[in-house]
Amino acid sequence: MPELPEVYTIATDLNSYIKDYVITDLRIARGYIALPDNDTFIKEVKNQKIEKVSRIAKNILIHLENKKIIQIHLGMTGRMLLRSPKQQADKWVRILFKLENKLGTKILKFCDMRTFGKVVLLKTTSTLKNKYGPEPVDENLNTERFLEILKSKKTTIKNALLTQELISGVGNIYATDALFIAKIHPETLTKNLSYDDAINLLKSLRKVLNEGIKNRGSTLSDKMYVDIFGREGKHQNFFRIYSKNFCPTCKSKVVYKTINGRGTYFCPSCQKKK
DNA sequence: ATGTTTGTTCCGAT
DNA sequence: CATCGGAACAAACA
Repeated sequence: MPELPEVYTIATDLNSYIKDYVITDLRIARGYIALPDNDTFIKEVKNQKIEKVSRIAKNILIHLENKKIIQIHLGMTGRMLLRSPKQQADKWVRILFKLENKLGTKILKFCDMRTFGKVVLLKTTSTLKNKYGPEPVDENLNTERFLEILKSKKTTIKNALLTQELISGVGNIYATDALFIAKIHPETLTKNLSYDDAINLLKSLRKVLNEGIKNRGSTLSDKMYVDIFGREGKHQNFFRIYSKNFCPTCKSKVVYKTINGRGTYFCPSCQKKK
């Protein structure tokens, strides 16, 4: 489910609400495998204090006092839920963490319906840092570099935006809306992008991602994304063209088409292919 | 029943 | 050997 705004919301809230708690116990659901393996994971995580929670691309990183890091990728249907000790049964719980400090006890649940997500114990974040391209929200990313990265692959702009090794944090929804705002056809080959296209697209990406953050993410009709308190996001109320039938600008019928395996909405009138 | 779904990885073709 | 596109992973819903 989660793209940069959703993961940002979860990681930021976790940092505020579970920092300085100690993971006094943890349970891994039958059949679920944390990496590198469950025994190692439990041994290294148990009784560790949480120093902070951060984020790289779509990964949540829980930093422990022993300098190990829990990497959590939510895949399509992952959730992190922070509950009180005696609260409701949640669906698809894969790992349950018991957190304690002077203030009391909390339960943190990693849930994942389709299990495309993963939980990995890392020694360092360096491999992760090197794997991803810059995020559009990174102020150090300039138009020249952005365009150069996009043109380094022979593919469509839609596909390039979803390739995390090139540009990270962007997923299908925000890519779709950013291309609409920038008036770029999603099947435009990156080699055909102009400098002006790059200016508009980078600006549009920053706009939709920052709006998404401000609105605490997007929750679709399946309600799969919720924040750590189980609350829905609000950005779905501000989608430009994703899931729409008619263009908000010119009222044309929106085209829905699978591009590089992902459902894509675009306005054939406002987004001409080059 | 068939076609969808916020993501990533890996395999086969070129 | 490098690159790219698409299948596969799995579960729920319309």
